Amino acid sequence: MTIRLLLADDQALVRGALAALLALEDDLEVVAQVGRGDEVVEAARTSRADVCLLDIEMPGLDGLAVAASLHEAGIGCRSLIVTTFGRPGYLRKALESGASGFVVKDTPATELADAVRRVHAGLRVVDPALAAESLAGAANPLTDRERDVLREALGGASVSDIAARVHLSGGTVRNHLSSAMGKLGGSTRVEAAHAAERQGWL
Amino acid sequence: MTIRLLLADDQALVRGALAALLALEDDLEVVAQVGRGDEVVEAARTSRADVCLLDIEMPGLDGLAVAASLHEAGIGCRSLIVTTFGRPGYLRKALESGASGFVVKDTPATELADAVRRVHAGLRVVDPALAAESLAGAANPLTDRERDVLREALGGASVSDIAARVHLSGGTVRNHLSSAMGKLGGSTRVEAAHAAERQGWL
DNA sequence: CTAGGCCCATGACGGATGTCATGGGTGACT
DNA sequence: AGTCACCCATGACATCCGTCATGGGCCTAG
Repeated sequence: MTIRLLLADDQALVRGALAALLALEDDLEVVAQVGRGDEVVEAARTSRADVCLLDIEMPGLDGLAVAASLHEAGIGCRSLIVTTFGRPGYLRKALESGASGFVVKDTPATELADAVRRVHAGLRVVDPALAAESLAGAANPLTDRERDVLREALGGASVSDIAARVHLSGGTVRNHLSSAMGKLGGSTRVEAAHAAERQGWL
Repeated sequence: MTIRLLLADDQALVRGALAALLALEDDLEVVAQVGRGDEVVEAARTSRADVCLLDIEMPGLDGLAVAASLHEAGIGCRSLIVTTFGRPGYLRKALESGASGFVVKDTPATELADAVRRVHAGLRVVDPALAAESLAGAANPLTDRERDVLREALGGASVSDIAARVHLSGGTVRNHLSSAMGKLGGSTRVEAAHAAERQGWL
């Protein structure tokens, strides 16, 4: 009895390489590969996958959102997040979304197969260092609007640009930004926005 | 007679996966793996590698810089850049650094082995789409100082912060920024900095 | 030698930005 | 009913930022 896997990663090379890596294990079988987040649920259903390996950054749909969709879909398919960025906030969001595991891409290759098996067995798999960081770090202190304006501020847009995109007055945008900067401890919108992103709070 | 390969990528999982993928080919053999740029030349020498697969973003030393070092070292080791970002400027810099190939990480996995063989045979391997973009796009129009200040501006630092880090007067920093913004077509230092980064000009 | 490009710096000006005080509206919880 | 947090908005103020003009020093190409 083999474990049926689905791989979701936007980089075809990484996807293929992971497939090759996992195919070395006798009890694992890659039954589907997709490069977009919005194709995962469909593919998981038709391929009857047991475990989905999900990258976070994908076109179409966020890996974390995919995990939530899979959870809701009610297929018996568990999800394991495999991502580049070990942002504390991502872990929290992943587990809230119903993901069963969270692995960073710089963990040794030999541990991946074990992680997959543990997830399939119904256990939770979490990067220990990241878990500690996540417990230590506080929860997201930002309000919805603060997140909105910070997201727009990331690219260096001016206040009026942001205001136009969020349909707010310029003054209101500056208030939200100022408030966010107070919480995040930066002296510039962009600094604050980057700080928020590093925490996975965007 | 097999082709001896060295893999350099900071993400252990990707490194291992690529190793598994390439090990499927009979004529290829992975003889070394490193996770830092500054360990490549040493490892290439002792392992007598024929071809190095280099990621660009690595701690210690830039993949492009590694390619240059390998070229200068005079070992018979060619380098193939394997990277996430298809910035036009990266291709140019890679070829100037003496790299023999440039592959983006979202090319199909099946093509990687061929790329390696072509590089080993002394041929140049370039992503066609990227080559076209690189030919169309102009060369880096930024001066040294403009690059310096833009690099610092990326994170959203204030003018005085940048001035302190680059050991310049605040006014001079603003002049360089203004000049760069004129060339890059943004209305904010951060916009301009991001534009420059997208082109691989930083 | 001269022209041109890059570098550094200063001063000035208008507009953008960050901060603060203030006020009104909503919904949640006690 | 009252409190509190969040939302939106406005006005005012000091500072920061982007732009422009100007000038001097350095180097290279003509």
